Amino acid sequence: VTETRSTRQKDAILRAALASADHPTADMIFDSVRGELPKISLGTVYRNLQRLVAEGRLALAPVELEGDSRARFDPGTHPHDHFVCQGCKRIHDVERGKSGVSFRALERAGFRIDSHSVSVYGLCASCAAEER
Amino acid sequence: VTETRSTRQKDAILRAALASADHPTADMIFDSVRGELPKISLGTVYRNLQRLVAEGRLALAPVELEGDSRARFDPGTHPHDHFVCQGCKRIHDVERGKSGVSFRALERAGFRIDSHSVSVYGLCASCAAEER
DNA sequence: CTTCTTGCAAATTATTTGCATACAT
DNA sequence: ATGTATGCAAATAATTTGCAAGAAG
Repeated sequence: VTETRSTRQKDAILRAALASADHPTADMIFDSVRGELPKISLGTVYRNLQRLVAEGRLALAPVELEGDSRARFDPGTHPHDHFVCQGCKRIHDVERGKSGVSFRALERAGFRIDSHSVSVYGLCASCAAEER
Repeated sequence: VTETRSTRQKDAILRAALASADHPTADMIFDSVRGELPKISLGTVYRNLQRLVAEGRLALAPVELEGDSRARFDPGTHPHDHFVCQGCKRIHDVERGKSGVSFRALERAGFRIDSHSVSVYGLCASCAAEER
């Protein structure tokens, strides 16, 4: 995790990502940073977002809004889950208890759950066997 | 769910998707169908995959392989989850029991679990309230 | 000073679309 | 016959990259 250099652009991008209530896309961050740095380019935003993710300061939100394939950046880097509202298209963070996500708690909070999906990451049996 | 017309191309695409052990991308399906229909175009593959998903004959797998943002198509249209192997990059289907995914069962089967994420879809409290 | 980063523009990648022709019903 | 689907090529969208000039350590 070798840190990259700190620049005005990189700092502003991280601040914008942390400040956004939502889970912004690269171009949303581009727009919100242009006020402060009018000459910043979209390429710089993409490069710094990549670096910030590599450095563990931001995460990529593993969600896909239907018909919108842009990457979403997430200020929360601890393990947590997501609720995607199909009405307002907002992505809400969902904290995890000892026994995982509480669907009951979501419903009690007024969220209407239509479906969910779980993605598990790791090594399958044959790849785990090869790992010495 | 209004059915679209059946064509040689559409049928071959569905057959290829159902036959693939994996969760193929559009261009993988394109390649596997070219043997049978050498003149088929990639546009036709994309159009038919869209139709097949709309008709409920295929699903979009809600997974993202790091550094590969291509859409993955899934022959299984019932609710199920996914295991993404970070070694061989294969996506395995994970069936769901009464109480959700069994992480224990995965581990017993030799899968090494590094992380997981849950995405919940529905309406948030304020959107649910608006729904009359 | 030296190396990393920026801005700009051009390049890539994944996917979509317009249009004339071919095929399914 | 009629309307929808196809193949082809060009268009779009999201993201990446090469390079000369500028800023960071």
